[in-house]
Amino acid sequence: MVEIKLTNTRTRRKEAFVPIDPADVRMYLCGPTVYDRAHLGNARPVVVFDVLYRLLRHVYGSRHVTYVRNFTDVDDKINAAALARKEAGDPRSLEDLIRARTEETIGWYHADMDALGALRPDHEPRATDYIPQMIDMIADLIAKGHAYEAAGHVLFDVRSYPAYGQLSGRSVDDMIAGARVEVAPFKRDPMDFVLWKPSSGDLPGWDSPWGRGRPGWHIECSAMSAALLGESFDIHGGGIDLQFPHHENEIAQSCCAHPQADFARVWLHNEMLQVEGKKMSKSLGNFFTVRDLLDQGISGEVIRYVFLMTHYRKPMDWTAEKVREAEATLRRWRGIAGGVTQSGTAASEIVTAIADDLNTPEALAALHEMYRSITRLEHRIAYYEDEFPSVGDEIADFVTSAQALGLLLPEIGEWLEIADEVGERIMEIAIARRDARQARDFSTADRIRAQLEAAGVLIKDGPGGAIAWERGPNFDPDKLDGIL
RNA sequence: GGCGGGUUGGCGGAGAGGUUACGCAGCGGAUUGCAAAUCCGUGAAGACCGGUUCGAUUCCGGUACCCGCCUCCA
Repeated sequence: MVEIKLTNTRTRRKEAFVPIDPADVRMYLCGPTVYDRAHLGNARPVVVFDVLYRLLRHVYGSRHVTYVRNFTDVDDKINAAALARKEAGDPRSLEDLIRARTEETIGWYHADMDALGALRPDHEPRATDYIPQMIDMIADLIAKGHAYEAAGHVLFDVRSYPAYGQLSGRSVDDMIAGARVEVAPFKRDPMDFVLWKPSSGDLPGWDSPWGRGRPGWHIECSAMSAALLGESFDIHGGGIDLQFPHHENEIAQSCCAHPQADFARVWLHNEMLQVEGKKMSKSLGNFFTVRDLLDQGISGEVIRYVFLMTHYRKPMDWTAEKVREAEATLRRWRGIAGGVTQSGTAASEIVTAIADDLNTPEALAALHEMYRSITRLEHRIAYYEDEFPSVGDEIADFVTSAQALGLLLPEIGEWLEIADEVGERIMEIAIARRDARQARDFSTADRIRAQLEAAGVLIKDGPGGAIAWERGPNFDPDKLDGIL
């Protein structure tokens, strides 16, 4: 069996991964707060974890992996978005507006992450469906002396958990020293955080032993992971910015509520995304969503490839140059993968690279080498004809290897596809051009080539009058009319 | 102030204490009516200063610079 190694934030080391139960490997990823379109930074952990999910399924079997990614649908930003609509004159109730907003955002999220070729998790729990579990957990924490009620809030008592700060490598005293937080007067310690807070009448709320209110930010993940994966599970991840306070607080809650359990054994954090060397932010004007890129004609597969070019634990810079490179590479790859339908075997170099702490750049390098060995063979076959065997098996293995990274999947290939009917039409034109070339009527041949290019079809002449073409960046089938 | 990460060839980006990463771009060649595509070949590196070592870009220490988190944030 392939040995998987992962860098565990908790121990700060790369460790061999040993599942609690190989028959049910369990992982949890902190998902989005559903108040708006997913921005590009939201997509990075989704792609990283998709690669991990595919790897685990490959190694342990697809029925032996459980992947949970939550939707946070209770949050002040959601309330604000709904309130803004109400103030803009929307007649619906605030509850309806919130529901509509979260439903809509989840739909967007699914569409955008599907476009990146990310598999849907096995469970996508919504926070609002787990309020009773959160209330139970909070009550349990109070009973165990780790939380207290004050001024209508319930707060976690960080001093009651000596290991607090271990994940992020900081002590409570250090944090207080450098803190820029406003300290609520009812807190016993400045670092105590909210488990439950009161809701006024115009905000969403649920009845609880502490009055009508809503959960704090961190408790949902503790409650949902316990409900769906158990008190101990294998992998928990998210962006490095979640390391503190979110994950630190999750650990405190879960480990105090379930002192006999491990909670998450391995913590994985991806580094942040930059855009042209700078942090993506609205104020710098370099902020954009996944949908913005898709609408610009950058396919989800290209976006995925750009992500995979950088190891997940390094900051990743999104640049136009990388997009160009990724697109050119995928065009070539899809160019040879086209007609192959047989299934292959993922190359061991690829699986080994991914298993080595998700080393996707190395996996891509191995794919480049596979590609080159195939084109080299194809070249020889084309020139010397039957002296070499078919490369069908090699291509099938290449495609299967790429699919281990979530690339070259049929469902994200539409950006290069051409409808059969249109393909026949192009073939007709290309044959006419070949005939003109063979008659040495180069002005006609060049005219046809230029017109095809204008329609976004790139002609690639092969030896001996072989015909090949590719769908270019500005493909427009309407412009094919009247070429002949 | 506290915690953490980074600095590799023109660009992107990995691994490994001693042997070509890989990709893009460039250059030379093949092929081609001409392009494109494709194929073959090829130069180029590891912030700075010390230390360990037969040997370090790779390990250790320091310096400089950059970045992230500490506040909603993937």
